[in-house]
Amino acid sequence: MVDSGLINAARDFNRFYTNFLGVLNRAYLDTDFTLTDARVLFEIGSREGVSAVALARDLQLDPAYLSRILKRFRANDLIETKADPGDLRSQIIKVTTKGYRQFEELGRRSNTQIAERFANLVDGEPQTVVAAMTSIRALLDPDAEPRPVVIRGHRPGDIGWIVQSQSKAYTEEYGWDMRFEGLVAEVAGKFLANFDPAMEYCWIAERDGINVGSVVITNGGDGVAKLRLLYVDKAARGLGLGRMLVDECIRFARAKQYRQISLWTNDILHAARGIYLKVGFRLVSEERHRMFGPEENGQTWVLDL
Amino acid sequence: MVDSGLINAARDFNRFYTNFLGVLNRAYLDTDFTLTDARVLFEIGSREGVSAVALARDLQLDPAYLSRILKRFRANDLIETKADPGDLRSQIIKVTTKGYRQFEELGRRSNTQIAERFANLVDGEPQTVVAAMTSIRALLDPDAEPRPVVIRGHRPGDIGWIVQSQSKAYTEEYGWDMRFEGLVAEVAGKFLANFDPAMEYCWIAERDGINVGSVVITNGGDGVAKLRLLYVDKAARGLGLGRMLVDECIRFARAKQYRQISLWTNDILHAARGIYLKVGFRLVSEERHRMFGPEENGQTWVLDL
DNA sequence: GAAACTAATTGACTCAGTCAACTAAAAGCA
DNA sequence: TGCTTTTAGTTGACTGAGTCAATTAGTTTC
Repeated sequence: MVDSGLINAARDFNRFYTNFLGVLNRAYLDTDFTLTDARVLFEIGSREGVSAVALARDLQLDPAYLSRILKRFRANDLIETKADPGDLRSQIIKVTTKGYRQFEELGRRSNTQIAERFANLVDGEPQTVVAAMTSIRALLDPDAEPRPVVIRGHRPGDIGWIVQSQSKAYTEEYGWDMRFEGLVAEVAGKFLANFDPAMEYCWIAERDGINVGSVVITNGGDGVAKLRLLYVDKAARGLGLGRMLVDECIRFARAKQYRQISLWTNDILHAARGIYLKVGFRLVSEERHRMFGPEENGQTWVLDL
Repeated sequence: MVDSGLINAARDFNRFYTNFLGVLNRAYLDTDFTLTDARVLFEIGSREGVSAVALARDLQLDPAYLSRILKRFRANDLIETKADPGDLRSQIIKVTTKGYRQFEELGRRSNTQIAERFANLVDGEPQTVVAAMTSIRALLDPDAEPRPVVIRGHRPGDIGWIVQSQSKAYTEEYGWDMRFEGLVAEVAGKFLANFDPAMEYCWIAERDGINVGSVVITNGGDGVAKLRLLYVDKAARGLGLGRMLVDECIRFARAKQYRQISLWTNDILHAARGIYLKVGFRLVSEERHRMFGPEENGQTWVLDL
């Protein structure tokens, strides 16, 4: 039996969120769409070629009711339907150009509502909210798909994120002290201050608008690219993200005619070391140090391109 | 502007949760209560003696509709109402014994539904879900009580947060470019790398475990304390937080026998300038520069202690 | 090739929720 | 003080979102 305190808290949240969604759904008040209409159109718009049964099942709608909604949409030229050649009873539903515009308009309204709610929050809080939502969904939604990760160049604030997340993670996981954060901040700061877009780059891995990984290539001179600040957040480990980031670096370094990539790491970072080995880096030197508190094995690795 | 990835993720969650709540609310299907009825009865049952307006406001119901629901409840002997002696227009609504039994019955059904959902989860997961729910609610519920701000020393990750939040804010608000983030990261990194706990300090203002403000005192030598990186997040402005942080600095500098506090800022940062003036800083020099893109007026202020 | 099942539609209905108008008490105002 | 404006609650009149049962037509089963 599950703890009743938990259940009460969940009920409490559900009550609150019922209200909250009620407010958000006001967005449709001055359109000729009901919430149900909007849900249906959204589903059709984002899943080209669904069938009515699938819609009814996923949105938990009465088939009769849905049929009427679809009929109206068809009359208003928002959707087109044709029989599924594989099963002539079933139909393939698609939005028309007009329907797509409407779909986008509804999306815009919905976005505005949420943006308004988020606008009252401190920087970082929207990320917290979304992270919490994601974690709820991952556990309560049996068909939650893994969310896609995008890798992109850095934007304002990202360098600060790198400093923050790395120092937090490594102090927690390995007991390093604040000198580590100082080092990261200085490295990151110098990277930005002297940033040379022609030869240097910073990749940020992002999921649902939340940063989950990073890596940086800086110009070490003499045809040597320095790979720095490789990091993958705990919540996104096991997806091969570290490998993808390192691959980006190698591709970039080759394209920029570097002859070698060099990096400094600590052997305690096993996952990273595994990646470096796999892509062909070789260990060239090693030294024990206490730069961040506990004694560690600092290592220099290079990859000839 | 809030990141669109975040907004999409939130919309996604809302769509999912609309469905989820829809399923949960099936609990009332075989009772003679609608979801609205249940919400009303729940609210009356848990807040002895509410008025109809309060109910209508909190549950976002039409007063006419609510009035009819209450009438029905009264007829079914679920509630009793009497005029509020303090305001004869208003009524005090209470559940009867029968109403309370019904209230409990609905609660039980609702609990069962949630318990069923939780039953599919591994141990520890329900706790995660509830923690996530609580954190969403704390941030999105406007009626959640105002959350206290605490000012404390820095911890791992805080310096990165300073870099991130300041650079994000100033690029958005004043169009400064990434060299600003670079400068902040270097200043912050040096502060940490050479941190002298006897003469230096970093204050972080925190609300609900989330950072909302910062300031740093570093030793400039010669009896001069440098005040740096003063920042208050947008959503926490107007609480006098900036002033509190500066006061902390002054108190600290006095205690450490500094003879002067000096700081560099830009006149475009009006709120900060207002604080410096108010606590007695005086402007000693000024120069135009383009360090961060747009032309700005850099200013040096000092306060003799 | 008949029986059982599924996708979609239509007819017929109902009741949850809305809007406007009204009463009565309270609050504001000069 | 009396006048106007606002607020709490109620009622009449309505509508349209959503439900249920029955029907058609295609598909699967054995």
